[in-house]
Amino acid sequence: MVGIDEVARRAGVSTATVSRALSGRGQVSAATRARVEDAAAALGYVVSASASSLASGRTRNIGVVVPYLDRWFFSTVLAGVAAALARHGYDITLYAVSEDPAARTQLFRTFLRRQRVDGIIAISIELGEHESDELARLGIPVIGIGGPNARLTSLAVDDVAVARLATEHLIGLGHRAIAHIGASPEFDLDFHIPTHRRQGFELALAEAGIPMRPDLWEPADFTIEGGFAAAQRLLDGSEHPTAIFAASDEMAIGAVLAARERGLRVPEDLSVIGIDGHELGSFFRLTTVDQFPKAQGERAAEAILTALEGSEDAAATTPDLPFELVQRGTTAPAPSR
Amino acid sequence: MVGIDEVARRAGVSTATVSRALSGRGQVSAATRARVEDAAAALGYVVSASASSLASGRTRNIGVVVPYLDRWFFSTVLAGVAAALARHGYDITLYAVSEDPAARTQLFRTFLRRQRVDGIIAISIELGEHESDELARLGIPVIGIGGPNARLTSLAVDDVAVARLATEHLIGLGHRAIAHIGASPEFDLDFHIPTHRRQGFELALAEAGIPMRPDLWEPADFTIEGGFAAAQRLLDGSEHPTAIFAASDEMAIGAVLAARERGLRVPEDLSVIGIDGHELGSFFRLTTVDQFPKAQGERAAEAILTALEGSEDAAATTPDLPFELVQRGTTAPAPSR
DNA sequence: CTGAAAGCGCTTACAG
DNA sequence: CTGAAAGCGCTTACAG
Repeated sequence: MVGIDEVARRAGVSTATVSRALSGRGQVSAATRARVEDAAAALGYVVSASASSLASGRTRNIGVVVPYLDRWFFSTVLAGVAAALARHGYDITLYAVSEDPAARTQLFRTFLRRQRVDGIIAISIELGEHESDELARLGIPVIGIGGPNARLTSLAVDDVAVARLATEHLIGLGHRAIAHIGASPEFDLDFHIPTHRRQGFELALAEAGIPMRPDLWEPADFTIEGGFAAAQRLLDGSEHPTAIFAASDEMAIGAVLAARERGLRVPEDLSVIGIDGHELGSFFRLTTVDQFPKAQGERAAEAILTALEGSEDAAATTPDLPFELVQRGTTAPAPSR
Repeated sequence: MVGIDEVARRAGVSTATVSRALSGRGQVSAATRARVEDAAAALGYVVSASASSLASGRTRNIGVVVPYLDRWFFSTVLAGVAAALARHGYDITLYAVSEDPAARTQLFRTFLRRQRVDGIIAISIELGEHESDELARLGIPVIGIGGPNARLTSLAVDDVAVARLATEHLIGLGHRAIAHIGASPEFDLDFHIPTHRRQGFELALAEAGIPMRPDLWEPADFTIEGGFAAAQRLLDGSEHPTAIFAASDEMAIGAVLAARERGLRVPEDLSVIGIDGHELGSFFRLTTVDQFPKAQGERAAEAILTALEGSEDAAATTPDLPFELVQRGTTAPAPSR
C-alpha cells in the first residue's frame, strides 16, 4: 500500500503538508493542495485508518449496537444509519448484542472498549444500570433510538401518542368493541414500548368513555404468527370485536390473515390497524401508524455526527421522532348491528 | 483510558511482556501471565485497536459487503457472520453497496482501502471486472457468498441442483402442468442465481419428458407482492397449472395468497414450493428447499478466519453450501383430472 | 503557508 | 522467559 511519504515526495512537499491538504485541517495554499490531491489520486493513496486514528484520536467510525440483525425493524433502522454515515465518509462497526449473557458482558467490557469508534448508536436496547455506566465511561457520544433512557441522549417516538392515534382512528370510525394485541411481559424489554402502546390504547378508550373489556386484550410476540394466533383467540369469543389494534404491523398482518381464515371480511366485518410502516403493509393494504424506521436511523446518524463535529446547537434537535397515520384498506366504519 | 504501561507498572513487568501475555504470542511464564492478566483485569485495560493494528498489521476486523441491509436474505446471512465472528473476538465493519454509482465507486476506491480490515466477506454481489481488481489488489483474503465469481474464493449453493430438487418434488407428486415464477432479467444481478434456478427447473422437466409450456413462466421481483401478481397471471389462464415452483419463498408465499384469493385450495387444488428457508415459511406451512442462510454466513466467517489464521488445509473446506427439501403443507399429489 | 520533529500506544525482532 | 528500543504511518503543536 502506498504511504504518505510517497505522496509527499511526488508532490514535492512534507508529509505534514500532505496530511493537512488531504484532511482539510490547517492552512494549505490552493496550489499546494491541488498538487497533493493530484499526487494522491495518481498513486491511489488512501490514509491508513489505524495510523490516522492513533495519531489524531479520531476513528471516523461509529459503533452500532443492535439486539437483532435479522428482524425487520432493526435491519431497516440499520440501513438508514448506514446510508447516512456513508455519505459523511464514516465507517460503521456492528455490535450484535447476544442473548448469551457472557457474550453480552464481553461486548460491553471488551469489544466496545477497544477505542475503535468515535461514537455509538444503540438501537432499541434496554441497558442495565451497569451497562449504562460502561457506556458513559467510554467518554464518547452515545445516541439511543427508541429510548428514552435517562442516562442517554435518546431519539424516540411517543409510543403513547402513537397508540392513541391508532385507537382514535378506530373510535372515529364508530368502533366500540376494539381489541388490542400487545406483547407478553417478557417482550417488554425494549424500553417498555409495548406497555406504552397499551397505555395509549387505554387512554383513548377512556377518553371516549368506552369501558375496557379484559377479554379484548391478547399478548403476542410481535410476529405474524403470533398476531395470527392472538387474533384467533379474540375472534373465538361470542362477542368478538369489530376492530383490532395490533402493536406492530406484523401482528396486524397476522390478524388480517386470521380474520380471512374465519371467513370474516376485512374491513367490512373487522377493521385492523397496526404500527410500524412495515414493507408488507402496502401489499396487505394495511392501515397503520408509520414510524419511519429508516428515517429514524438517518436521524440517529445525524445526531451522532452533530455531537462529534457539530456546532453548539446540537441540543436544538428535537428528540421526538415523527409518526403518521397511513389509511389504507383494512379499516372502515364499524358494521351496524 | 488505561494504557499498557499502567498495566506493566502494576504487574511489575515491561510493556513487551504485557503485550505478549495478553496476546498469547511469544513465550511468557505462567506466573507472569497470571500477574499480567490480574493487573489488566483490575485496571479494566483493553488493547487499543488502532495502536495494536498499526504496530502489528492485524486489525481483528472483517469487512462485510452487502447489497441490501433491509432484505431478509442479506440480514439473515449477516446475522450468521456476526455471530460467528464475535465468538472469535473479531469486529465487523459494514459496507453497504449503494445503488448510486458514485457511492459505489467510492466504496471500492476509498472505504475498502483504509486498511481497516483483515479480510472481506462479500454477500451475493456481482462485481464488475474493475471491482474484482480493486478487491484483489487489497492483498487480503476475500470470501464471496453466492458466487461463483471466478476471481474470488466463493461459497455457493448449486442453484441448478436446488431448482431441480424442487421441481422433481412436484413431478414426483404427479404434477405435469408446473409453472415457474422466476426473476425478470434486470434482477439477474446476483450471480445469475435466477437463471440457474430456471435452468434446474427446465432440466428436471426435460428429464421427466414434460414439454415446456411458455405460458407457465412468469417473472417477478423476489417479493411477496411480486409473487402474488405473477401467480394471478398464471392462474388466469384457462389451463392453469396444478403446481407452482417459485424461485424464492417470498414469491411462493405470494402465490399461496393469490391462490387462496381465487378460492383455490392449497395444496389440494394447487401445490406451491419455494426456495430459501424464510422465517415466514413455517407459518404458511410452505414446502421449500432450505438453503440455510444463517449457516451460510457462519460458514463464510469460518472460511475467512481459516484464511487468516488457519493451517494450510484451508482449501480442504468444500465451497458447496448445503440445501435440503423441507416438506410442509403446500405441496400434495396432483389433483386427478 | 510550510517543515522538522515529537508523539499517538502498541508489537516485535534482537539481545541476553 | 524477559526487557530496551525501534518502528508501525500518520497528525499536530511549534517555530519560522
